[in-house]
Amino acid sequence: MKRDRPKYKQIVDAAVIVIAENGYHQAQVSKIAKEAGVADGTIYLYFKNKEDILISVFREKMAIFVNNVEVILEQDIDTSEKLFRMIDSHFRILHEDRHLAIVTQLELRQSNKELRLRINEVLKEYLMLLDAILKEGIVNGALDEGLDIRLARQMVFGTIDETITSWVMNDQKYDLMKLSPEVHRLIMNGMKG
Amino acid sequence: MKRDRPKYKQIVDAAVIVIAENGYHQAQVSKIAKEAGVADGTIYLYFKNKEDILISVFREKMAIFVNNVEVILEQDIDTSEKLFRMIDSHFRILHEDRHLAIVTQLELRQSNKELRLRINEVLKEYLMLLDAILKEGIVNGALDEGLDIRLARQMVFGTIDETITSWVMNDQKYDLMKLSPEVHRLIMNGMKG
Amino acid sequence: MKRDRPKYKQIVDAAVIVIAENGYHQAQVSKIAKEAGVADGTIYLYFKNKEDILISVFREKMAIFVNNVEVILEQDIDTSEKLFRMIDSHFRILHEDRHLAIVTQLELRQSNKELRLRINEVLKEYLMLLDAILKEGIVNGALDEGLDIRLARQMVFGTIDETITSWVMNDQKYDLMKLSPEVHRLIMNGMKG
Amino acid sequence: MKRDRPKYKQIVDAAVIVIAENGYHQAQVSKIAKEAGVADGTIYLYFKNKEDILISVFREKMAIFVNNVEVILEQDIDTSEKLFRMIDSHFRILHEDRHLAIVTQLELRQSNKELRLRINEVLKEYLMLLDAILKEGIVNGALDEGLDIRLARQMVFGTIDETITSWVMNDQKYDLMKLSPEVHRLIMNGMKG
DNA sequence: GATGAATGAGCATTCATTCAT
DNA sequence: TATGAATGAATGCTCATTCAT
Repeated sequence: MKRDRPKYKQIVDAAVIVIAENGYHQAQVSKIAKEAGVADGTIYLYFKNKEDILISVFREKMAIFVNNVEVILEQDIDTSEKLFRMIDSHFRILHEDRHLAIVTQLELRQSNKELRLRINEVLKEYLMLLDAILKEGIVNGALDEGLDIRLARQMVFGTIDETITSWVMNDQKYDLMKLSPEVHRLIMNGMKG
Repeated sequence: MKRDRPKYKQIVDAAVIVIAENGYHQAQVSKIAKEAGVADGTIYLYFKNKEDILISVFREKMAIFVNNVEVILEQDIDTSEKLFRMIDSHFRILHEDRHLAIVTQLELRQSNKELRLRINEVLKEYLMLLDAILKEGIVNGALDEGLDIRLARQMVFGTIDETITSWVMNDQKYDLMKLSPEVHRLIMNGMKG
Repeated sequence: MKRDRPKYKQIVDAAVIVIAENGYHQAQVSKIAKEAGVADGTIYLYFKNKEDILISVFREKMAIFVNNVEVILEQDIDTSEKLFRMIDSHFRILHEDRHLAIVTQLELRQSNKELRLRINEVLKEYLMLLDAILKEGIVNGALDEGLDIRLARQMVFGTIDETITSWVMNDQKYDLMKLSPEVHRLIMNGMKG
Repeated sequence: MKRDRPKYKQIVDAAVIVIAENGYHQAQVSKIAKEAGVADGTIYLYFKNKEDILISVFREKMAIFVNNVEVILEQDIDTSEKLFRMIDSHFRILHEDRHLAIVTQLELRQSNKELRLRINEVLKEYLMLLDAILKEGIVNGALDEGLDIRLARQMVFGTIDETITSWVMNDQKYDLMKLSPEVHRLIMNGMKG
């Protein structure tokens, strides 16, 4: 499997660095190849085209978020705590990989509609786990019975996303991690049963 | 003043249509000129360059949002009602101009960092009016005294934005206007004093 | 006659200034119009097209050179002295109008082949007066009987021209007028009978 | 080194032909590429931009002149003979490559000031070799002791240049080579000690 | 005569992708 | 597998000229 060979990961990681440092529109395939230490042509042994690199970046990195939430979902804690850990985990991953934060919050959003639709498919898996937490909360009474799951999910994700984007746009100069409790409180209040 | 001459508005409106129908990267100046019914060169009598067209689109259209909220802010109604009308007005404008919805939620976000920074400056005026509503709410007790204004603003705007983007990405196939009450309720719960 | 109306001269003089200060390729018709204090369209009441302005610049200014040499030619002095006065007069005109020097030595030479051919036609009148001096010199024995007139003219004009161009390219920072005696001596030696 | 690869020379030679046949302002990069038998993009693997092609044309071709004079300078012949061979060599190169003659005498002079300054830098090397011959002549008494080197160089180069330009402008319809003895005689007379 | 808003043809350059080695 | 030289399509902007007023 191509994805298991070392150059695959090398290229994905190079792409994150190149995009973060040069911006989406200045992230040429040749720059990524150079950063990865391979020839331009080698990229095409591992990826179908440039779009495939970008989707792979998103998919590979999104897997980290998904894995974390899967663990959280199985833990024996209440819904509010699960949401807190999800928010906190989300913030932590981007807090610890600042290149990745720039790429997901600013750069990849400059991609064209088609690419963003494909990115959204990858994102869907993450949002379904969020839905699972919310549904669980409704069942066990932690969240408002009449809650519209889709809107609730949009509020949770929209708030998290907007908070991180603001932080990145302010050059990550304050401590993102410190915001999780208040973000959690705002969100919970909105949905509490 | 150039902005008052009829061709200025003609070109801005043409740009919205062309971008919505062809996508940001396929919105060539010549296409915009053709849609506006003027020669390519005429564009440059009214706009410094292509970026200037795009910023003008955003500024001209954002003015509609800003004007609405300015009116709402001065009305003799409580904070919760002001927020409801703001959300409802925001939804209505994009509900009634579907081209504009595509442009603001999907296409203009593909612009490069520099253009987005300039777009953000325009957006700031709108967000400051939102801040004014929130501050008023804290003073008159409608909102939680300890509310972090920046986070609250990010929740309100993030939720609105995410809701509209979802609607646009689903090809505007459900009724956006019907969502305002529930979005308002979610948001208010999160911030209620 | 158009050439006698004041705006004609205004536009020609404006062209010299604009070309000298902005360079040939940055001397747009609209800049010349502005410098002359007329509307763009007015230019076309006096000149057929842009090329016509440039040829007119050359023709009007060349007339000054031609008039001077015509006077010199009729004077009751020997050939060597006539050549000296011609060189000295040529140097003086450009020494006294530095804008014109830049325009004739550097800027107008960037024009296309066709324009330069037309400029050469204007120049021909001047070169024919030079030929007249040389022929007179051969007849009266001041110059070598076997002298090839065309080559001699090319040496005289080539040397004058190259000397002035060097001076302009060195930002006119030494005194051009002081060079006439030595230039005259070099040239005369070459042709002396 | 790029300059040693065959396509480099191919492109430079194609540029000479295209410029000579179409004129400086009609020498589009795509025409040069086509003449050279390469793709447009290939040009940019060998040259930074269009200006770089033009400078390279001048530099590569000027090298031929320089090499010839370097050989002449070292020969065991007197100053007058060295000057003759220089003039004759200069005439011969352009006599044998009529495209090149058009390019150097007419077309490249239409380039903008910046490009001409860079061309002049390349030319300087050639003029310094001419200076060397003149200095040698003064030392060994062949040339006038009081000769102003700068003026003398300007006369020699100005005369050669004007002679060739006249020949090119007359569509090269007479035999340039036959003029070298008389040009040499005129020049030598001017400077003889 | 004088104006100046409108016109529209024309071109250097980038970069994702291929394929011979 | 890996290379990297070669490809070629695609576009924002300028400015000489016109013509309705």
